[in-house]
Amino acid sequence: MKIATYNVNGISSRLPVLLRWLNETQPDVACLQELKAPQEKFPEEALKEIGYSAIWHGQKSWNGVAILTNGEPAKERCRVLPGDAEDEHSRYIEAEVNGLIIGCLYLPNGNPAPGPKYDYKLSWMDRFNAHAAELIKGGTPVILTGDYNVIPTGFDVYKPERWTEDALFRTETRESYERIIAQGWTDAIRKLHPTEKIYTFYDYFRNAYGRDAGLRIDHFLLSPNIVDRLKAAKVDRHVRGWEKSSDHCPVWIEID
DNA sequence: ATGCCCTCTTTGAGAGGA
Repeated sequence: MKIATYNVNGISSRLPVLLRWLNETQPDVACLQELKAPQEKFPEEALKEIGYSAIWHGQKSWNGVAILTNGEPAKERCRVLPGDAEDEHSRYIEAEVNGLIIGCLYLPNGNPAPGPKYDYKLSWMDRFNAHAAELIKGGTPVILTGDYNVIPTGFDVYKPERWTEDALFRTETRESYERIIAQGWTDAIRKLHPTEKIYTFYDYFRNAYGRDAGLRIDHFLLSPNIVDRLKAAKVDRHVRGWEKSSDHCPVWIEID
């Protein structure tokens, strides 16, 4: 089973690229982030025409997440991250697919840091940590994937010294991410490619893609009981070079 | 240090992204 994640940066503007990528790579499941569209503007029919069902949680202007499946719709478990009834951002949707729990997340950016946006990021991460711990306890195999907006190590960014004060790379951000990992989660890309330079995001500025000046911020975390089934983990880097591309690359894994 | 580019929106210039 092939499971992908793709921060589309606006599903309306991205629809041609999204359809081309789905047709060419045929993931069984695709988790999308940054729909930037209200619930009723989601292109359900266009996706259905190429064989994909969807569950999604839209929001006007910002955020928005979806889980696409090739065939039957995913069985939704929740569409908000538990832990804060006041939080209105559409940043998390979770479903059961083929006996797996799949969580699709768009973790807050958090810049500028420090400040209220950074505080929101850290509190969101605390809630995410708590939810991840519950999922591991539940015993069902889990995949948590999406745009984490976290650069895990200096090896995951083209020039780490430029990013030390950025919300994606600050010490507190990395420490919070490390606390999730310490629960027993496995970073699928690094498990299979421990020493390879791999990026999933390239800024639109300064020809970042052409210079390979990227960040690795889109991740797959696997619960302990599914790690042995991991067969492949890759970035569709070339998609970033397409006309009208998102600033993120699709990333995918293959599970037995 | 800042803008760069791209997306969204009360279609303007501003906010947000990372």
